[in-house]
Amino acid sequence: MNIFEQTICELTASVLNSADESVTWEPCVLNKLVEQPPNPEMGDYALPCFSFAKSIRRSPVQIAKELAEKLQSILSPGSAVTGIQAAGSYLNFTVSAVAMAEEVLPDIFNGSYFKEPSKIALERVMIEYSQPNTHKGFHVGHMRNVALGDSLTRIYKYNGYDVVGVNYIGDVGAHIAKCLWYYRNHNTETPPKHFKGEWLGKLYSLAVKKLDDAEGQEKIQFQHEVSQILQKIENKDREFTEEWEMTREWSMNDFHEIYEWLDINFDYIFYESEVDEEGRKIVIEGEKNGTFERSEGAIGINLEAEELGFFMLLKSDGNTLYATKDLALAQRKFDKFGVKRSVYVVGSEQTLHFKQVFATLKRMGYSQVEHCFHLPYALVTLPDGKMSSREGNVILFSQLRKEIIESIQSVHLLEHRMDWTKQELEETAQKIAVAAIKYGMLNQDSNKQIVFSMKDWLVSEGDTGTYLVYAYVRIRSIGRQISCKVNTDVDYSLLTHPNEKKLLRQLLDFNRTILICGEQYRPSILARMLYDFSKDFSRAYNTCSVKHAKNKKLQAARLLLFHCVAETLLQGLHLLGITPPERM
RNA sequence: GCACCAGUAGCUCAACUGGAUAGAGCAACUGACUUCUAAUCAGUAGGUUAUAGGUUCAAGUCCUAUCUGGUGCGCCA
Repeated sequence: MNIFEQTICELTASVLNSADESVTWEPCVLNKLVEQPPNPEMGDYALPCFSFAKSIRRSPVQIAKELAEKLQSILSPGSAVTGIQAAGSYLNFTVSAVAMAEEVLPDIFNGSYFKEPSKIALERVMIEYSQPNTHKGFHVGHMRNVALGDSLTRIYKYNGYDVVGVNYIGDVGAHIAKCLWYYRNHNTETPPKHFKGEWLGKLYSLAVKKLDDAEGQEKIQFQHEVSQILQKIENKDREFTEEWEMTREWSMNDFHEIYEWLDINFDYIFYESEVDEEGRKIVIEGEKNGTFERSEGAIGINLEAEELGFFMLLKSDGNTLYATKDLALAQRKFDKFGVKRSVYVVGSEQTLHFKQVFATLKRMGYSQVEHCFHLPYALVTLPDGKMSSREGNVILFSQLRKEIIESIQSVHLLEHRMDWTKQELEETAQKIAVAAIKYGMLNQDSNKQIVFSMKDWLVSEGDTGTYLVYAYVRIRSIGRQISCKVNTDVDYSLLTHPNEKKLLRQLLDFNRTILICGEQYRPSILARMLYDFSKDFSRAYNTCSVKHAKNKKLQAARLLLFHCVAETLLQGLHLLGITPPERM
């Protein structure tokens, strides 16, 4: 509740309570009803009167009218609330722009506004995301996960949580055996110098193809060879372990390079290979004490009571499954990291799996499971269907990155190539590309499918990440051209333009929006808000010139406002994982 | 077959979780560059919110059924 909502709710509550003593309205209850009118001319805050109708026993329209009259009569002349009007069943309040400006601009200028949410120290939250498999290419579908998880991590940190952002690398399993089988027996190429992991991904899909295409005796032979490799890796055969470690490193190098380019930092990295044994022990122990049961040679848990069927935990050959490892991983998160809340950013195709994992953990006695949350997101698909590393029909992340960079450089940065350093040109292209990619992944709700088409990602107009960083750059450019320094000793009453007021309102609501984003696990709300904010700025930029302001006083006030817009935009972009360039 | 997710302008998406006249971007059309960098702005046009019922002061939003697309459903991850 900000100062204006507080005033509105307290005033209204006092009038309501004096009119009818049978019911007491608390200001905080009223605050939950407060909305924003559909257009700014109607007012800044709206209070629907439907819920008062029951106790007052009059129509909402009548109540709104009466409340408006009474409120107007008790309004003090110097109040921040300058207007109260009834409009149908709504009560609309207008707040003066000066009061808004005085409330928010100084705090943004000195930076305290952005530290406000983190003042309350909240519980430890672990956010697990990315989870790429080694020996497979990192494709654009993986990017959606990374953008979501990273943004969520930043939002939770901003909101005051003790966040541990973690990665969980899939470095064991049959896909690796297949890849190494092909690498040893059929590969003729020498590994490239760069993107060796991507190259392994190519070998993997070739391996799958070769295995699928083989027939008769040859097929049996191939399958035997692959399973032998899998066994040798599991038995820690020295020769194969070395090869596994070497190729795993190739993939990890690829991943690290991508994360660095994207400015993604994990606090901790788990590997499937390190929870493999732990998982097996948990399951075997669980079977002994009766939590789990043996069925058709395998071990699992009957979750019929939860309507989740039978959940397999260990294969009949004694080998571990994804589920096996997830149990061990969860145990580590709870026991070693003391996690109170645990978020899994994983594709929606695994919704059932996580319901089963959580139900199993609950049966094992982990009460923390109440605070485990699977954040699902829909797939990034190709126009002709699902992307699959197995089949090799993927758009690699490196390809998207390359094409976006080339597009930015050739279409827009060409004009600067004579007067900017090579380094600035490259860094600028990189920052814009990151903005375009991350914003593109975050600006729509995570449960909506994205059909990937390269040409859509090369667009730099309209509702794009480029638009947001462009807005930021415009403001910074103003600052460079005005000789006076930004300061808060300005006449706030000069910011009277509707476009200026819209910006003030955005600034006022910024922290609350981020709080909602976190609690709802939806960075898309932030992305959308920042787009609207940038749009409001662009309008103000075209109507409220700083350079050509009528006088120095107005110039100073606008300079402060736009400076605060830039600072807020910077914070918001940062929470999406985006760092804008200073010029472009 | 069962379960989950989605269906809103020609296309891609919003709609503060049940509230006022359903909003943006792209594409189309009209207008604004000796500029605070046009990667922008102003405007026009575009809708029976998949369909049919229901719940209530109020439904794109909740309930039921149907249709369409996607994703899962015991030895993959």
